[in-house]
Amino acid sequence: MSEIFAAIADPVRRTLIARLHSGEPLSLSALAEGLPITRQAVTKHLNQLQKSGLVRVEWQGRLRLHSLDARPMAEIDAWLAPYSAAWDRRLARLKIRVDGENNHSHKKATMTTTLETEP
Amino acid sequence: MSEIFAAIADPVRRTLIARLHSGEPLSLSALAEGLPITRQAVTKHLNQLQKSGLVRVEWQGRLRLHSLDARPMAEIDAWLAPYSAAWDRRLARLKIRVDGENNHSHKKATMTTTLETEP
DNA sequence: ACCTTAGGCAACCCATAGGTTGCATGTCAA
DNA sequence: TTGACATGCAACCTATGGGTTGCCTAAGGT
Repeated sequence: MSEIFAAIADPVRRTLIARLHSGEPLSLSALAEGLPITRQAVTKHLNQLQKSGLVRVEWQGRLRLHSLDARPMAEIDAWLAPYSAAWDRRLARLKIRVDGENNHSHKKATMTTTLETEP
Repeated sequence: MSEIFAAIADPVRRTLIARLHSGEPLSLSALAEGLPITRQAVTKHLNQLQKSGLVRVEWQGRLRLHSLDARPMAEIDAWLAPYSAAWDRRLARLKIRVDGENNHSHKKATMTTTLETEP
């Protein structure tokens, strides 16, 4: 389902996701550390994340290790897409070039994305 | 704040947003039509959308006209960005090319996005 | 063998999100 | 002017989300 939208709606869960990103699997206590809520509450959040597919759980001894699988976020990304011209100025310009009013011919336009390492 | 995440978390609100997209401003009754909930409930949803900045309201006689301003969604888009390599295969490949292991030199890589009219 | 640490489970609490019903008000059209 | 339509407002209901406390079990380290 699209419980994915609800999954990222909570600020605690978003920080959990952030902690899981970039890094090795984290245990429950590791994840709960520093948060202003109890370990049990964190468990509930992690269970929700697991149900939504964003978190995979794997046991190692008495450690419950959590790792992030961001792929379900694709659904949100896809949902945003139709609206994205509203804030992505490059995409907006591209769109204007494509569905300009004056002619009805088939048109294409391209833009380029560059990724580079930190200096 | 980022009540924007909560704003799009509800399925009813997402359909309201979809109806407001592509089109003229819609009145409350127009928006409520067909939905399985009362007009009053729809009002509450629209008020939340307004508070989050996604919907602008303007009166015309006895009509409360609503229009979409998708720009606040940029916050969600920005939040997704760090994770997007997980589902965007093109971006993932690009990332691999940029931070490959063998050399630590400064690197750039580009990809192209094409937009075209429907055939 | 013992204590400490990691975690599960269940009961409970409270605020609020999402919904309803009922009624009042203003505007438009005939 | 009268009736129909568009909306607001307030009270109320209920489920549930997010949190807690308390206790229990299983691994590990020493």
